[in-house]
Amino acid sequence: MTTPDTARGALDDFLCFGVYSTGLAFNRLYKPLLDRYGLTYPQYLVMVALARRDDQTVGELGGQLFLESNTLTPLIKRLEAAGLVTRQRDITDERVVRVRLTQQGQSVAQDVSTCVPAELMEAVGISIEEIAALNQSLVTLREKLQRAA
Amino acid sequence: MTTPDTARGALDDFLCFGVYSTGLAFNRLYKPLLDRYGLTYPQYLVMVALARRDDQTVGELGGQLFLESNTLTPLIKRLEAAGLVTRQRDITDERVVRVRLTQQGQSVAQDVSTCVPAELMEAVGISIEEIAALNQSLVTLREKLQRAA
DNA sequence: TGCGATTAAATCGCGTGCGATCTATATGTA
DNA sequence: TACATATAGATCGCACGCGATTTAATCGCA
Repeated sequence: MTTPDTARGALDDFLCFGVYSTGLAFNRLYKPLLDRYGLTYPQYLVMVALARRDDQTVGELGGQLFLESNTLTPLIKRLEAAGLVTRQRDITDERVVRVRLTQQGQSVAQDVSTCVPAELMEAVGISIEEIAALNQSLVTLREKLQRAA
Repeated sequence: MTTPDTARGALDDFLCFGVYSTGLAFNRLYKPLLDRYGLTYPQYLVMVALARRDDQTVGELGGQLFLESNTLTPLIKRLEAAGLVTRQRDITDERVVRVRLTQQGQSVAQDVSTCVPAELMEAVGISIEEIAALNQSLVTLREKLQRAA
């Protein structure tokens, strides 16, 4: 009755693969929801970050998303092209680019901030407590991985 | 003493982001290790899968990695170009492509299968028990997400 | 004040992921 | 056998993620 190695789960003894494959599954779940707003998953994260605190620099957004400007700059330019944010050089420090939600962006950010989270996870079949515990373990793991790298 | 929203962790109340950002951290940890073999992380997964069971079809590999041929075909062609695998149409069903490790590929697969796993995680500061528990939670979550999608 | 060092963002190239489509082969049913 | 259907891979375009480099602005210190 042992499942053969070729079936689902052949790599499931690797924690890195658990994280990797669950990330794929999350993305596939979110995609149809975010498609309605024309957003990709990392774009959605930027919108949520700006909904919580508007007028952030590229570097500040990168600090929260763990991404560099080489990834964020083109991503934010796409949000700008979609009319959701504005990009503007800081007056006092011309090296810095400040990102702000447009009116339309605020509306979208509010929508996506509420459409996705706890209710969806409940529907998936996980309790708030399980979510919190698992997430806490992941954040702790992430910090250890960062420290090791 | 509450951490401001702009600091690290502003998105840390989302489980999806915990998975996403931990995936980034894992990739950054693995990259210098895999660079020595000229492998990317998903290429590494294919090599591990083939080390466990050689001579698999593209579809079988996709079933284990949760990827489709549109991702795997070019990836495997790069492994072939690197001399690590061979690609060959199945004689009895010409639609199927079988992937096999070359001699060099077997050597690399054996190396990477052992260089990365438990010891590294121990060095990161997590016990085998914690790894197993967290991984089990992730696999269960992944299955629920797949069912919901 | 001047000039090297630092910093923030942008640019470029490559390798994924993935939706959409295409090709080729195999299957099933009349 | 013949033809519609199904299946396995392959191809294409786009958006990340990231190493490496570049550009522009600021800082630091003599």
